[in-house]
Amino acid sequence: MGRSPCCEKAHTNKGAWTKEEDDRLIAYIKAHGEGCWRSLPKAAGLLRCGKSCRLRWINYLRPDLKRGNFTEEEDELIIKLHSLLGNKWSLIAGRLPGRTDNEIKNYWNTHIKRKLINRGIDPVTHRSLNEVGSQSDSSPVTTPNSTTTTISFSAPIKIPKKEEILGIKDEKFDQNMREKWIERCPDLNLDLRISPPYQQNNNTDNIKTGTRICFTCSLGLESSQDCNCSQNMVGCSTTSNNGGSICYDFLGLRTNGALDYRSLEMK
DNA sequence: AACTCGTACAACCGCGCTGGT
DNA sequence: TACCAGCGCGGTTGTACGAGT
Repeated sequence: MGRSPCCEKAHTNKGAWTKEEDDRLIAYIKAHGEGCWRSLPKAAGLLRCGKSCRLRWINYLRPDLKRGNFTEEEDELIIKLHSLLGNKWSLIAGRLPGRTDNEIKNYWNTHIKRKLINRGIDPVTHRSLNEVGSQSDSSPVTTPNSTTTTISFSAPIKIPKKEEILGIKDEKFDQNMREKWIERCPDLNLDLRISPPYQQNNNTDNIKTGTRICFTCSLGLESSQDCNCSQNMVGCSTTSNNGGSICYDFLGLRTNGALDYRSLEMK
């Protein structure tokens, strides 16, 4: 038995919305607010499916929508967010005030994909097109202070062996890890870099005490109007060892694209 | 002027998740 | 615990429109 349809399709309009339908929907939502989309069409006198009403409102009629072209800043933000989140359009849209997931998805498919290809970047993996196919390992990257491992969900991955991690050979451990890895890592198109807690100055204390992180600054957009840093918010450009404002590189976007996954908060 | 093709974007569809019972 | 309704998301399709021939 299949899922019952969301509405009586025989008695609903489809296709482009008319001005009158828009007006009815706007008037109804202004009077009663959003919610209960299933019953909304009938209550508003619309011959539309509830899902269709919701989509029309969210993607087109909402008063807080920012219409018009995407700015260069928005382009770059979308690219950065996509490299972290993959096709999670609603999450990306959540970081772009006034933009909808549908709008961003369309814009990605029509503009940004091509833009990245022109730059020689693969829009799926965000790696150089020259690298794609040749670089598929997840070799640990060692810095003077830490070791990080890049995990690619979108390309063939090399599952680390116990020997490589701890210097101890253990075939059973390796097989077990392979199974868990495959089970836990669906094809999400996320390039996550797992590393020890990001250590810079006193920011572990900041995390403990609940200090907020400025997402805008973390994306390197501290000059943006969306930046609303205050003194107790980390993320700004000033770095200090003696109690001044502290730079916490949220998502690690400013440096090398490394992601401290513990800081990635989903809505 | 008529036709074809490519592009942009609005809208639809199906599925998964979540909360209520 | 199982089931169901409703919602939200991501992928896909449909269509309007402009450019090129």
